[in-house]
Amino acid sequence: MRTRFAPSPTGYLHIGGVRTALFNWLLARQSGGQFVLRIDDTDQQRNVAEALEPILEGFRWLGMDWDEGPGVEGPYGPYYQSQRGELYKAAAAKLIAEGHAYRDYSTTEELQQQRQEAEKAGRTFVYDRRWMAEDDAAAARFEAEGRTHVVRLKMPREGECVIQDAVRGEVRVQWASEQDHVIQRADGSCLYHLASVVDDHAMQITHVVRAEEHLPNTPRQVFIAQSLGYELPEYAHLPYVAEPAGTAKLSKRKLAKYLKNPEFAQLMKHGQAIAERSGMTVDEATFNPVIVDFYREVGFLPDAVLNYLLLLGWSLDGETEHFDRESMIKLFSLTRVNKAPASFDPQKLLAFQANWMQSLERKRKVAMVLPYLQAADLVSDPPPCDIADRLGGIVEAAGDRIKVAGDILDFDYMFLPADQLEYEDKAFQKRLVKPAEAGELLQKYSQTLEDVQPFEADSIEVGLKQFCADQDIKIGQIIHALRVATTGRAAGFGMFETLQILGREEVQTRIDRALAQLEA
RNA sequence: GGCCCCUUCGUCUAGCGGUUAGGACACCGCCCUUUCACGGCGGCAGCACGGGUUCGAGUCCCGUAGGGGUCACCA
Repeated sequence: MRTRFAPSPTGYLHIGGVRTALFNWLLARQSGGQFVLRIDDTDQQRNVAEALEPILEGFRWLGMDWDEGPGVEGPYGPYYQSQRGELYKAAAAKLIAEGHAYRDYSTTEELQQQRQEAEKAGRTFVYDRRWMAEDDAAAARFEAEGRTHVVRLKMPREGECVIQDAVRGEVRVQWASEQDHVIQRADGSCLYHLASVVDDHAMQITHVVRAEEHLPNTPRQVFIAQSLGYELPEYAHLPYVAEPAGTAKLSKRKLAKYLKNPEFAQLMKHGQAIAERSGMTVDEATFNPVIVDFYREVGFLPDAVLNYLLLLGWSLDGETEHFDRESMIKLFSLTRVNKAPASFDPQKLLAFQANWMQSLERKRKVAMVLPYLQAADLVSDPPPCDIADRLGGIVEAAGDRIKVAGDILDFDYMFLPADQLEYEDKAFQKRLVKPAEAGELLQKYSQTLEDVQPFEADSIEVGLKQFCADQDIKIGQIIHALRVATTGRAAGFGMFETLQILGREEVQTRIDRALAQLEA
């Protein structure tokens, strides 16, 4: 089984495209076949390399490796359509020679006029082939008038095209409803549909798995393939990924609209907050949840993104939700792909991410999180030698509060020097200012810290409880004040773990500073 | 507008003639708890509509409605 994904170099990798690529990749991997990346740049003139790089980078990040294509090449290269022009021209010439295509000398204006007339009269436009040249004599005659030609398919005008589609079953289209599509421009360059069919054949693609917007294009491709004597590939037209809370196709262009959706906006804000706090420079044009770069930059796990995308339009049994690479390769099948579009749900994606993050081993989490701290200047680069232990403790204590790696910045207060700690206003008022005894309690408690041996969560807890018993107070009367004093926040992970990680001295420093602040 | 595709909780989906229509996310309660999360338990909520076929239809057929895709010398 040989499958392909054929991106055009646009400078970004769309999340819907990833889903299509994923299905292709899975098919190739499970069958032991090849996954081919072919670059559709027949229309692009400049900076292909530059516009392609983010796409390849996306694939690398997701771990979807390609067997043939840019960088790896392979036996059916080149893999850039811009370099395969001669193949297409030869195919066009063959189609003409065998009467499946013709040179057409009409002008765009003439055709447009005919189209309009037809529309006015309420009938569907059928080109009368007035300027069709089927032999050189006719061609010479038209050329004498100073006309130039394109090459058009001589499409059948009766009968029907029956497409066997792996997800849709049989799709029937009347040939008569098809136009004589152009396959070669006046300048000799060839168009996508010809190129695509020629390449799929030349590259021995066995399964054409693509988004459903290509379904209406399929009859003309079938015609080309059959006229050229090719064996047809298996077709599978996937439903597209729809916009959040909507049914229209997800598009990069409609970002402003999606931002009106609260869940989408929340994901976007989440990402922006991370970008801002880390001081990372992000590309505004691509930093949004429609494009994969976003997920890499804020610290999603590729496995989580893939797992979510897999279930967007495919299911195993309606129960199983968790798929790692191995199991998705093993269990994926086109027969269980849905027909209806599935809308992109930011919350569910985040839920998958949270899930995958929970089961990630500590070491890997530490590694993921470190670059964000360094970008934010909270940890030096290279990091101090005790960083693994310290970060390990924090990551462990934070647990599932770190949903994406960038969330580590929620705990920036663990890294800040005491004098840079900022107190949340509301929390400071509620927990330190308002309860009259808070300051005094903290002061007394701080003194007992000397006796906590060792300075670890368990013994700290014992110490604090003893303190409460001695003072005849409930733990709630001091612990909130203690949290605000040492972290500046109303909420965070376990208090005792927090204190342990900060260390005795730092805790005392922070308490002193909070008390000073309270005086002022 | 022509052609084509699609239609089960708000969302992702299971279901392939007989089910109390199942699961997940989200949401709402309760429990756990030093906060915030996590977790546990429970709840809300769906077969677009109308005709057939059948003893019996979410499931099969035909319409209707709605949604969407596509109609380039773009890919």
